[in-house]
Amino acid sequence: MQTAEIARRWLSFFEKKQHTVVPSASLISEDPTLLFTVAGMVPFIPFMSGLVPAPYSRATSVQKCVRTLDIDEVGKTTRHGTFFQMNGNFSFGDYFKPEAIAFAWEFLTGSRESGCLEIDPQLLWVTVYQDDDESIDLWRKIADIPLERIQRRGMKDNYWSTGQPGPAGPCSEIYYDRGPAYGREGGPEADEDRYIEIWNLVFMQYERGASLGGDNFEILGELPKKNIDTGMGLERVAFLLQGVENLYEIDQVRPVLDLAAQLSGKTYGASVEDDVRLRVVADHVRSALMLVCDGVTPANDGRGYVLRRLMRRTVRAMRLLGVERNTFTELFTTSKNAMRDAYPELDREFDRIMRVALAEEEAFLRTLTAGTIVLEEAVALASQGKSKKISGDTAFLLHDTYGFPIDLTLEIAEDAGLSVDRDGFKALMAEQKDRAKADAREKKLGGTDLSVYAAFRQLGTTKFTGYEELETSAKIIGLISDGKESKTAAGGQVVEVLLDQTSFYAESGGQDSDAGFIFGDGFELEVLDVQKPVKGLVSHKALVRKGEISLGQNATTQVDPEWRLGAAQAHSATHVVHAALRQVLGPEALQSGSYNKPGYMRLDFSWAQSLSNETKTEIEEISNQAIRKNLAVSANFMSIDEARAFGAIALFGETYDESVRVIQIGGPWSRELCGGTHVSRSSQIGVVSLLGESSVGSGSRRIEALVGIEAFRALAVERALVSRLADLAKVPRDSVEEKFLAVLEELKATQRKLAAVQSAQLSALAPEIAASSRTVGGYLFASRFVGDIDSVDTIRNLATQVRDRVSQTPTVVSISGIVDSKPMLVVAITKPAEQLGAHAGNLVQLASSVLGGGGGGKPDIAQGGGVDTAKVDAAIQAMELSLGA
RNA sequence: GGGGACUUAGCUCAGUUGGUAGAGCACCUGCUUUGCAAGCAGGGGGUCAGGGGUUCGACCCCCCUAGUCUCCA
Repeated sequence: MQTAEIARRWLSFFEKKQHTVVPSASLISEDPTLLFTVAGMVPFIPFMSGLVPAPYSRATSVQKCVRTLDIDEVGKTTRHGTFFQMNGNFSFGDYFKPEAIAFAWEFLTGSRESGCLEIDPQLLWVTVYQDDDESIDLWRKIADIPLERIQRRGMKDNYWSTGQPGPAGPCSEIYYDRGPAYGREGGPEADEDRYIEIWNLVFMQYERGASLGGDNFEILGELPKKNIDTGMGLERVAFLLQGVENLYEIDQVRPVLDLAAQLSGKTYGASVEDDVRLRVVADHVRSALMLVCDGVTPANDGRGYVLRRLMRRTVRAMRLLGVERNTFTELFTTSKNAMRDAYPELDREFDRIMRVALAEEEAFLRTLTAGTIVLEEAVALASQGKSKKISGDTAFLLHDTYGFPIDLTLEIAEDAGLSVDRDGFKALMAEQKDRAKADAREKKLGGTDLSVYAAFRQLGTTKFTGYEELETSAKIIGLISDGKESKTAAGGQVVEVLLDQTSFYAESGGQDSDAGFIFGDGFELEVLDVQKPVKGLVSHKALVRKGEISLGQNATTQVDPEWRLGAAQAHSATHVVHAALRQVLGPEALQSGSYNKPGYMRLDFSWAQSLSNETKTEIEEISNQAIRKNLAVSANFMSIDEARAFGAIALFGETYDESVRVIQIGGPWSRELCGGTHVSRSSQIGVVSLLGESSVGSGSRRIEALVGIEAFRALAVERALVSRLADLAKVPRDSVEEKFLAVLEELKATQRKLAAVQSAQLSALAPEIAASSRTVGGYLFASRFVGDIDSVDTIRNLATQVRDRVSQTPTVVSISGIVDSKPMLVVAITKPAEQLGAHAGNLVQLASSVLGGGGGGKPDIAQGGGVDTAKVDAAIQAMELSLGA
């Protein structure tokens, strides 16, 4: 049975059991503490924990997941994949154990005609938590499973919790027996390779407390609402039903494995090592494909780094298989074709996916080339050495600094007949991991506790009236002070205010929160910040300026109209600049984040190169043209599918509700999903003035601009600057640049001329100085103090010129002068003098120590200096004495 | 978030306990030739990423900032 068919049967089975079918959430988890959606239940966590009321009592989904914790196990076992799909059915305070067990049993063993899987019941085993007799009874009663195929297991295996205080409960797992060929008899307790876990049923019924060490924790009591969370591993069931050996051989993965084998000329099944590599390619390509499709791009940290690692490991595995040329085009196309049935968006997004993939393949190729050069040097060095061994340091340097994979190092070293100090490498690797972990521990912030909001969220959502009006009558439904519920707040206190409705815009979608006041009978609050701590609930952080407030009072929210106008200008400007950017650069330039507040906007977008000045000017011009055209700005609510068909830009990493708001500027010119506040016509933006553009990491750029009156003021400041420059240069404004260039040119020419004149003057001195040499000891000594001079270079030039004139005689030349009011000295000696034992460096050291400084150089020429200008004569005498001795 | 490396002429890069910044290619001029990366001679071009510090003196050592590459979390 095809994988997509199992998924379809799953959803329709549970739909018939009154479950709401929920589409798979993005791999980019909404929960900021999670890198990815790592399990099927992740999108339902807020409902499970009671933070947000569940919109349905029963739900089912086929959730795409990425988990890379066991990345090194990929390809080696039958069941570790970095990408997998989890089929889940969920109950939020609705049905519990009997129904969950009955549904699972029916879906697994029911007939195929009725839409089930028709697995032989004899092959199924179950495990339950050791004390959970209730579940054992249910399995006996519902499924008639003999007691010998039901095993009790401890907390480690069959008790679910998040590791934190919160919901917890026993679970029951269903295993599939692959038969005696795969291992020992005796159920999952005996052999988890023969007995494969296919389904985990979690019975969330208790509230757990803090950890008691190890896997133990205290049970605080029963949950008010019991939940069911189950997950059936789609890939595992698929490989069992398709009669293949592991999840890399199922219909959604195998084509890539076969292609990799074909490209490398290897036969799958011929070599254990090559088989692992082929499976790694098959697994990683699929994960990378799905991640890019959901909007992840390769980067040096976070999600992007996980993606980069998957892609680079793919290239590495292909290299180890003997393929050096680029293969991403074929690999990704094949993977897409294998997955398109389940994920039609892959076809829609494929152009973009390929651009991202190919750019990363090229980038890694450059890295590999650079690393190969370093490695070849290391190999050459080690070949000459005695131990024929590449040190752990070198291997680690290649890996850590040059990104050259360790197994390629091993392979190449082996080919050259060298060994590699693997233990040394591992030790350095462990050190690096410890460093990063120690840091993570240090920085770890106490997870923000949102439970205080849960009670308020149960009462309903905060209605936002700010699209229509700036002032709204509301009722105070909650006060939170220092993270705790409160009944009142007095003057001078900062308090969080929860209202039934509000005209204040909470920070979201990149737009800063509104500023303003909340008034009421005898009180006045200044709003400092507005946030949505929980979806649907708005919290106003405010300072009580006058009077005191208490729960249940009426209040009027009053947004500062100036602030709101500025915010609307900035947010509309962000859309305008985004549209201009895409018009100039093409649709690849997609916004990846933004921030705007009155007077200022910032837009991060995916783009590899820096923008030229011309491009920036063009973007600015198009933006301001759009403003000038006085385009109409409209906001409409529609379904997400309608919006997509409409061509509206949805941003990755943002989550949207069923009904979305589409902002249009000039009709199709700019269409984006957005919840922000906007002006009603583009001309109200006023002016957009780009501040500049910069990098925020590989493949991502940031553009910043001033908006409205702020933009005008900044331009006025620059205009004033140009005026001052024109006044100073005494030229018309439009000639300032020309004048500036001319002055620079002239300055340079003058400096050059001065240097030439000075050096000519000094050169003229050279014959005279050469002629003035006196006999000191066995040498001729030519010395001159030249007074104030521009630089030590000039002194050195003179010294070498003098030396050139007397190169046949054993002469010591000493030229001294004052540079920056410090005495400087150069000593140059001829070859004959050097042969007699004189050493310029030693002489300079001697002399400059007298000057209160130091110096040195080579035997034939050296320079030095000091601080005491009065001691120049004494320094020269010291040299003479030393030469005479 | 924590490490490592790199940034030198238009381009690709050298620069060795801190002592006059170089090469190849490109460019300009002249000669020679006018055949596929032509030869010869000469020449221009550098705030050694930016800022601070140590030193008589910093491309070099130390600190900060920016950019690029890379590993780990």
